[in-house]
Amino acid sequence: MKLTTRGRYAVTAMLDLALHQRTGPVSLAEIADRQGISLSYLEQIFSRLRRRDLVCSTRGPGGGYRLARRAREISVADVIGAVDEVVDATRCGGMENCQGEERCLTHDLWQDLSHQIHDFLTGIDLEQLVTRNSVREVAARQDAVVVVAAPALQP
Amino acid sequence: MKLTTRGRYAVTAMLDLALHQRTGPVSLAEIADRQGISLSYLEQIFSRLRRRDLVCSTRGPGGGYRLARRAREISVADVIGAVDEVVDATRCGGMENCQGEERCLTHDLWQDLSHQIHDFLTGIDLEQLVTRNSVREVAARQDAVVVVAAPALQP
DNA sequence: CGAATAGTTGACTGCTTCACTCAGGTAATT
DNA sequence: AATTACCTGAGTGAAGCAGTCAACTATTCG
Repeated sequence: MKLTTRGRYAVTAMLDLALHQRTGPVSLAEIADRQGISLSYLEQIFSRLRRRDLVCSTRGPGGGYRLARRAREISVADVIGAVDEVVDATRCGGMENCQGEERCLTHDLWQDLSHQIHDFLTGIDLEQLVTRNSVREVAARQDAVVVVAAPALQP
Repeated sequence: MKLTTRGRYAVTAMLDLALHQRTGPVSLAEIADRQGISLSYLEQIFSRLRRRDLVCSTRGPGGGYRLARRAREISVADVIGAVDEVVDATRCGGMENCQGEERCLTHDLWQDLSHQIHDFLTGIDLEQLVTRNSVREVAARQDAVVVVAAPALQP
């Protein structure tokens, strides 16, 4: 089915970006901290997001990532598609060679399911997610933790 | 995401059963032949289908499997659930411990997706599949091959 | 300038799980 | 008794995921 931790991480990270980019570029280290994702793994993921022009980056101190388009114009399907290959439920990947050279008995069923999933994920963009209550709550909790942790750097 | 070849095979085999059980129990060897699935693998799959009371069996010569309920009363979700564990898109499997002990930022999104998929698969039963044109066509092709192959046994 | 920050890339690895096989059963029919 | 067919568990190769490591390059700031 191809919906992996990598895909979920990517969406989570993009959402974090959408939530925090107002104050300038967001570094991967911040995202890694807030979302509990390995920094190295995030780098790998953002490399793919960048290739698909979903994010753009600035290097050096104070640098980081930014969404390449408005949150409204990035769907969840875009993000997952960038890091996980196509979300597809058929075995043949849309080809019709599931049984020998022909379609298998259930080819159409899996194709319908694929469309169902794709439509659902295409219909949700980052902006919609940002305004969700469930997201706002979790985001507030995460930001609170950061505020508490920051002063600890200067004992 | 948990939608594997095993799940697809299971649905295909159950559909084959629904299509052919009118003339008595269907042996796994027949299904294996018609659908191009390994016999040993089918045995493993049907062991699970049996535990969930989706099929019943008769042993000995002329034996085989039969649907335990009417085709109308078996959904695709039932079949996949029997062999592939739950179809679930969240990482935590419905628990809310995706980030430490708390929900992660995108928990609700994956839960919604899970429901979407589950509803779709629950809404389709074997009877509906049997009457689909795309299924009838493939089934006709497969049965034709068997008819041609049979006389070859007596040269 | 040079030191620190932060992105960029590629190679590498442990581990899980899937897909499938094999061997050795038991039960029912002819 | 021989055959058919279900039944079960152990075992295995390959693939791919999740994540690490190391060695870059580019940019900013003091």
